[in-house]
Amino acid sequence: MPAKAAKAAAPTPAEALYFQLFNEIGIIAQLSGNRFQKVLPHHLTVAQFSLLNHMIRLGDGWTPARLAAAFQVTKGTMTNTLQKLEAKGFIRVEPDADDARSKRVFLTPPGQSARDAALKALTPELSTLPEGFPPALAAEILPALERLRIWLDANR
Amino acid sequence: MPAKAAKAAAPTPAEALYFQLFNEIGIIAQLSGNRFQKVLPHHLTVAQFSLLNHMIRLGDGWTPARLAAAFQVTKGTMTNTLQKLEAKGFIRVEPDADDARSKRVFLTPPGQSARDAALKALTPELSTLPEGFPPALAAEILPALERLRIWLDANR
DNA sequence: ACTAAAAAGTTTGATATCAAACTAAAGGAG
DNA sequence: CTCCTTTAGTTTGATATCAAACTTTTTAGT
Repeated sequence: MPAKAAKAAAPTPAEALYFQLFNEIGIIAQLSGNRFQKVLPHHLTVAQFSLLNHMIRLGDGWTPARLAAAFQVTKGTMTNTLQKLEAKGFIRVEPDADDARSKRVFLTPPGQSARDAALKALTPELSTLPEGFPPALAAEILPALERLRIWLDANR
Repeated sequence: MPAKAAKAAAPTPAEALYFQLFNEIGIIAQLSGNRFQKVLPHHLTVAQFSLLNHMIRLGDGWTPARLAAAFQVTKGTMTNTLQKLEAKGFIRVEPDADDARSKRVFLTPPGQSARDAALKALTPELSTLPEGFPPALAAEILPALERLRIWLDANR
C-alpha cells in the first residue's frame, strides 16, 4: 500500500484555485442578478437592462449579431431579448440598408426613460454596499476580471 | 439652460464601478459555466458537479436546506438538483432520524467516481488558462470576491 | 397542553438560456 | 456566371432556475 492512499482525486493547487474562483464568481453572479431583478421596473430582466445601458454608454445602431457577441449569449437568446424590449417599446429594430441579412437596433425615448428609471431603482440596492465592499476594492480587482473575461472570450 | 445639459441619467462614479464589476462577473460566470457544461461527463450540470465536489471537500450528510443556503439557490432548485443526482445514483438521500422534516444527503461510490471523472474532464479546459491568467492573479483577487459574496449573502 | 409561528421540503407555472437545425443573403473561387 | 461557404437572424425543444403556494413537522409562547 502506497504511503499516500488516494481516496479521492485531488486537483492541483492551481486548479483548486481556479475552481474556487469560478465558484465565487458564479455565486456572486447569481446573488447580484436575482437581487437586481427584483427591483427593476417594467419587468425588465438584467439582460434587458444591460442592453439598454449598453446602448446609452456606447451608442445604438448595433446589429443583433454584434450585441450577442458583446454580451456573450447565443444569437437565439439575443433574438428573444430584443423581441421583449421591442414589445415594450424600448427599442426599434430596422433592416440594414446595406446588408439585407442584418438589422440595426436603436433606443427609443421610452427606452431611455426606462433605463433611467431602472438606474434609479438600482441605486438603493447599491447604497450600503460601500460599507462592506469599498469602491476602491472594486477598482482594484476589475482589471483582473476584465483580463479573465477577455481570455475566456478569445480561447474557446 | 444649465451648463451641464443632462441628456441621460448618469450613475455616480462608484455606482458605475459596481455596475461594471457585476457586469464582468456576470459574463465570466456565463462563459465559464457554458464551457464547463460542455465537457462534463454523465450529463452533469455545473450545479450538480459543484454539489458532488462540495461533498468531497466538506463532507456529506448535509441537509438540503443547508446545501441550498451554501449554494445560494432556492429550496425548490435544490430539490430538483438532488433529484437529478439521485436518479443518476450519485447521491443517497435519507430521512433525518432526529427531525422528520429533514433529510440528509450522502455521496455514493459511483458519485465519487463521477466527481473524479468530472475533475479529469475539466482539467484540459484549465490547462491553457495560466498563460493568460496566472494562478497568482486568481489568488490575489479571491479574497475580495469572497468578501463581496459574503456581503451579498448577509445583506438581503 | 394548546395554539401560533417558523422551518424543511415539494410542487407548480413562468421564463431565460442553450444547442442545433433552418432560411435567406452575401462573398469568394474557379 | 456558378457554386460553395460563411454570416445574420429565427425557430424549436429541452432544461435550470425562480417565486409562490402548499404540506408536514418542530418550536415557542401563553
